[in-house]
Order: sequence, then structure tokens, then C-alpha cells
Amino acid sequence: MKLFHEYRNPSLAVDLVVFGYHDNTLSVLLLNRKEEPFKDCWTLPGGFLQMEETFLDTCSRILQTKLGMNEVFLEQLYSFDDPGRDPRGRVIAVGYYALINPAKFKIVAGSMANDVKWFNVRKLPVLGFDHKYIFKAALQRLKSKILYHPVGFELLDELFTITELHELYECILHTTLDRRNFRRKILDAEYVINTGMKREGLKNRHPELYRFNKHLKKNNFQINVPTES
Amino acid sequence: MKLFHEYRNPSLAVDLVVFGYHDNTLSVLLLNRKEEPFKDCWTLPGGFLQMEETFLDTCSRILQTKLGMNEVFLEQLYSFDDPGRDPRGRVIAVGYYALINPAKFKIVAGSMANDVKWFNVRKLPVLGFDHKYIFKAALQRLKSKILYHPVGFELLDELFTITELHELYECILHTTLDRRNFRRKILDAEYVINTGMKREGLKNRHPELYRFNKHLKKNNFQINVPTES
DNA sequence: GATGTTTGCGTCAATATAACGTGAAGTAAC
DNA sequence: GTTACTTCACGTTATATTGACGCAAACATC
Repeated sequence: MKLFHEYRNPSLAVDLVVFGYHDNTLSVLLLNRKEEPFKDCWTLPGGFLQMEETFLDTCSRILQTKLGMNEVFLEQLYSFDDPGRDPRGRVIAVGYYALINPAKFKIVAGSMANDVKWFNVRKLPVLGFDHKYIFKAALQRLKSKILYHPVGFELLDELFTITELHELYECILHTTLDRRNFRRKILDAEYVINTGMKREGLKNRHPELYRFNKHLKKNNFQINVPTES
Repeated sequence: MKLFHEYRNPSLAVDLVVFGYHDNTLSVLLLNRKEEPFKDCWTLPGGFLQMEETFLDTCSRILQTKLGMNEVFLEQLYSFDDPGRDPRGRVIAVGYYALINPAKFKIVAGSMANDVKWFNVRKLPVLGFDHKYIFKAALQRLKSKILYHPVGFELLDELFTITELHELYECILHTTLDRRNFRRKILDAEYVINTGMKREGLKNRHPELYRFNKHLKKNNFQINVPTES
């Protein structure tokens, strides 16, 4: 019996949209390609799926070898199948997005070799392949997800203030949210736990530090975005 | 230069969860396999992606040749990568789900050759491969989607009554929804347009016939499911 | 006409939401 | 210490939405 992988099959790549939040800015990690095609173009980090790997294995390998990261939040996005998406031949891409706290990996804009860089998600350069669309899908997913699920803490330090969480939401959703209503919703939903500690050394009143509530009930909160007009 | 598809690559299959609604029952189309593996087992219809095909091409081919259908609502679900999911070797499956109106294809439970059959989604047999999980993902997606997006009309005739739409929602969500509140939401959202016609020949008061409003504004309604207790 | 059912529209109290006020806590300047 | 300024934490209020029902018109059957 002929094995399936002896037939002609498209190649399978995994492409990663790695989000990081730093200095009140949502950023995405891009790689400057050193080879054709799209040499010297910015692209999402990615790699080919090996026969024995799961998608998450491939993600970890890319994160580890190209970016020096591990143990991050990962979620599958969508699979991209445009036959023309890779000039080298037929390549299917499975998109994943990751949420990381740049502080944990000592990566801040400009500090790394200039072939890997954080870019503000609102100021992206032209991307190679169809990575513009993969990125768009990722940002849209993140924006939807954060309304119902407590993913914010993946991007913040373990201890954070309500104001910091609030700024993160405004930054991701790219809108303004009433500070006081936001606080009430987050607290009513028991999204976070007050540690009793305070953040010291700030100019004004010292805000209380919270941590994420791991025992949060599902579907317990919903953030509403103002209707555009 | 060696082409990518000359490397060893996993095979790529597309598996379909085809939903149909008939006689107040949400059903899914299953195929009885005639070959190993999972001979005589019920499975989702599926097929391998050909080099030049998009996923949707493959979906259409499966729907056309195995089920005699075309022009249906299709949406990508998720890609399944468990290395052990197919005993024949490494096969990645891209799941899609379809919504069809069985009346349009003259397929009703029991009327086809006994290797293709509609099954009530709450009374499924044991499925081959990992199709149980693909199905679960599809049902979950449909349940979430219908709360915010007008997908109901894909499953109904062009003209339908509010009661019929209401029953469809209760069936898919597997819960009860207040008849009068449901009507109000659907009408306030302009989900549907009153045609002025009525469904004749029923035992009691003749209900008005509606059609789907194609110019529906996005994010204009939300159905709430009662909290379980 | 009486009966039983479905349909279509309304009511009302409870809840959730958006918009905004205010005083306390902190730093810095004088 | 006092004043000025900022952020933080907690309220308040008007409005909108929701859930839980009531009820009469429309229809077939008797």
C-alpha cells in the first residue's frame, strides 16, 4: 500500500502573529527575511510543519529558535489556502497568534538584532506573502476575544493596576472606554483579585495592585465597545 | 531548486460537517465508509485536497460528487493535527461546516442510499477518525454564530414564519426562548422583512410570512440564552 | 355560536448600561 | 504647612434593555 505522504501534497507552514504590549502600545513581532522570496521584506515568523510535529510543536520550535521564547499563550486562527500565496509553490499556512509579555523575554523595540523587531500594530510596514491578511485576522480575533475572555493578563505583568488593564483594553480595541464603568465591570465580574499591595513610586495617588483570578467563572463579563458614528 | 512539494509532507484532507434542518430537528449528514480504515463506520464526508484546489474547491467537489449538492453556505472551522488521527499516516484535516436546506436537495432521512444518512445531532452514532471532535467544534460554532449573525435563513425556506425561525433557534440552541421576546428582538433588529403574505392551510391562525433582510446592518442583534442552573 | 389553539402585540418590573460627580490620596512647588 | 494638580476609588442618576407575562384577534373544528 502506498503511503499517503508519498503522494504529491502541498507543504504546510505555520505562521505566527506574536503580540506584545509595552509602553501603552500593542506591537507585533516581525522578521526581516534574509532570503528570496521577499528578501529584505518584513514577514511574520513562520516555519514548515515537520512530519512528526503538531502545530503547537511547530509554534514552539519557531518561538524558541527564532525568538528565544517559550511557554506562551497560543491559539489557532485560521488556515490560509490561496494557491498563489507563496511564489515557491503550493503552501498552506496555518495561522496562530501568541500573546506575550515582552518584559519576560527582555525584548523591547530596537534592542534585538535588526532582523527581528516589534512594530506598532497601527504602523505596520508592507508585509511579504499574504501576511497582511493573517495579521488582520489575528488582530480581529484578539479584539473579539478580549471582550469576553480574560486574555489581558497574558500581556501584563503578574501584578497590575486597574488603570493598566484599562489602558490595555483601550489600546487593543483602539477606542476609549469610560474609566469608571470599566472598573466596575472588571470588579463585579471578579476578573481580578485585590492583593492589598500598592504600586509605589508614582507621582500621584498609589493605585492598588491586582492579580488575575484563575478561578474566574466562564462567560462572566462582557465589555461593550461604543458604537461608531 | 527543489520544489516544496517534493519534500515529505503530511496529506491534507477537508472534512465537512453538513447541517440540515427538517421536521424541527437539526441533523448532520454522515457517510457509511465502504473501506478500511473504519469500514462500516459512520464518518463525516471528506476528501483530500488536490494540488491545485482551494479548500472551498475541495468542499464543492465533495458536496457535488458524494452528496449531489452545490451553492451552499460554507465556513472554515478549525484545522485538526493530531498525528494519530488517521491510522493510514499523517493527515491534517481542515474542518468546514455547511448549512443547507434539505428540501432543496430532495434529501430527507432515509430517502437516500443507505450509505449517506441524516442523523439527529443529539443522537449521533460512534464516529470514525476524530470526527466526533470536528462535529463538536462545528455544533459549538453554529450555536455561537446564530446568536449574533443571521445564519438561520440558510436552513429555512425563502419564506418562513417567525414561529418557524423561533423553533429553529430553540432546536439549535437546545433550550427554550420566550416566544414573544424572541419575536420582538428579531423584528426590532430588522432581521426579517414582512412579505404581507400568510401561510395558508394551517389549523389555527394563519401566520405572516417573512423573508430574510439582505441589507441587515452588522451586529444589530443578539439573542441571549438562559443561564443554566 | 362555542371551543381550543396559535399568533401578534403590549405591559411592567427588574436589571444593565452610559454618562458623569466627588472626595481621598498622593507628589511637587511654594 | 499650604496650595495646586493629578490620579484613584467609589457613587449617583437617567435611560435602555431584558425577562416574564397578559390578552385579544384569527383560524379550524365541532
